[in-house]
Amino acid sequence: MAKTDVLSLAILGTLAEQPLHGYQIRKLLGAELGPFRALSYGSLYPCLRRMMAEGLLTVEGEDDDARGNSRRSRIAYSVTDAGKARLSEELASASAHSWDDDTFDVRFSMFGKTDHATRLRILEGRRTRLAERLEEVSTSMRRQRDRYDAYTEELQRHGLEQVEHEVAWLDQLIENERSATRGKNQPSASADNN
Amino acid sequence: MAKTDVLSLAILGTLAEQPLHGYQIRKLLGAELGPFRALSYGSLYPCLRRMMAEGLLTVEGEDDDARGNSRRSRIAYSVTDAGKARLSEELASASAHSWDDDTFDVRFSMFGKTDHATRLRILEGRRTRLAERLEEVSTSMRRQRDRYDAYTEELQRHGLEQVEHEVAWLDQLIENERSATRGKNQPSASADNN
DNA sequence: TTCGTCATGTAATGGGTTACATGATTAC
DNA sequence: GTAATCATGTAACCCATTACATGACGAA
Repeated sequence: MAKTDVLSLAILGTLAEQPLHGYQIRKLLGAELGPFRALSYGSLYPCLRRMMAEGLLTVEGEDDDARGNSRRSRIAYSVTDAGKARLSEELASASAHSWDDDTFDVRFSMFGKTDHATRLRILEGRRTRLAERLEEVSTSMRRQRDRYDAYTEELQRHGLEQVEHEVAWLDQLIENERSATRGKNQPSASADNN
Repeated sequence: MAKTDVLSLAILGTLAEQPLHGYQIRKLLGAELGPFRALSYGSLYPCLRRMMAEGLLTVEGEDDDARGNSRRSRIAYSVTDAGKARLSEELASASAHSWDDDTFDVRFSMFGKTDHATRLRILEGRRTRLAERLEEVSTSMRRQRDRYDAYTEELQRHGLEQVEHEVAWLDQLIENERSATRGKNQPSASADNN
């Protein structure tokens, strides 16, 4: 039931570390997924509400954090047990749309909160998806050769290249993850300077 | 007035070549920008209507195209003079949001319909925009070092890499475009096999 | 005759951004 | 004191997808 949307997932992940205010969540998420995707209050606050209603979050009592700040009408949210359960459940599950860009990014950024097997599964799922896309696009390009002008083709070529680049990245990550099997289950996303 | 949205722009470009039905437009655009961005009828047909109302498009009489097809309730749209004017106007103009991904892609795919100067301006605008983004993100990453775990940092690193890759691509295109100044104003988007 | 594709369209729905409204607190 | 930032929230709006409704044509 209740398909958790990407935003909820991201919030769950951010709050897993420590309780935060809506304002802080926004800043963190904005920086995390980059100025790539900002996030408006118009979607954030309503989402927090929904999650409260679902029992995934609670508001903390307004305890200070010793930095000598005073308290206003600020609300620190934290994840309930139900929320934690939902998070791991959602990370582990691999539904059809799980490999879309946004979803993958959010999941990936939470790798530190999962186990080796889940990480591997997510990486491989994404890799498969991209490989499919690659296949589709290049077949389509071959089929439609000369139906587009040089610039459009160049654009397609570049798009393909970007996807290929991501596939290579994933391969590297998968290899790292695999070789870590014998070692520890620790985050080892260094990958030199490839 | 009337800020032309990306979809209208894309339609204008597609129809510049030849008159097409809504159905065909969708197929072409879907293949052009890839299965990356499909396009639903729910947005296409209303948009065609709007464009008709604005006088940018007309419907052709149902002449056959000699492939022996019969005619149903199919509507072939083509661009009016006003539409053509709008297209070049819009290609030439460089408003603030012109360098967003979608907009750039659409503009780029229409390079064959513009002149050298416009192409160069669009490429350089996009390059500048990406360079800014690059700068922002890497500063933000340096500033926030250790505020994110290894995986999140890896994700950011990869994002950065993708943008860098696109910048390199643009540089190549700009160079090609520049060196073509002495030659002809022809599309020369070959770029070997970089 | 039935299935796939061509072909057009609308209504419901969903999700998000923008703009607005409000106010406390901190740094200068 | 005043500007910037912290902080929360709502309402209006925009725009796109999804699902639906309809139907002709070509090929198996």
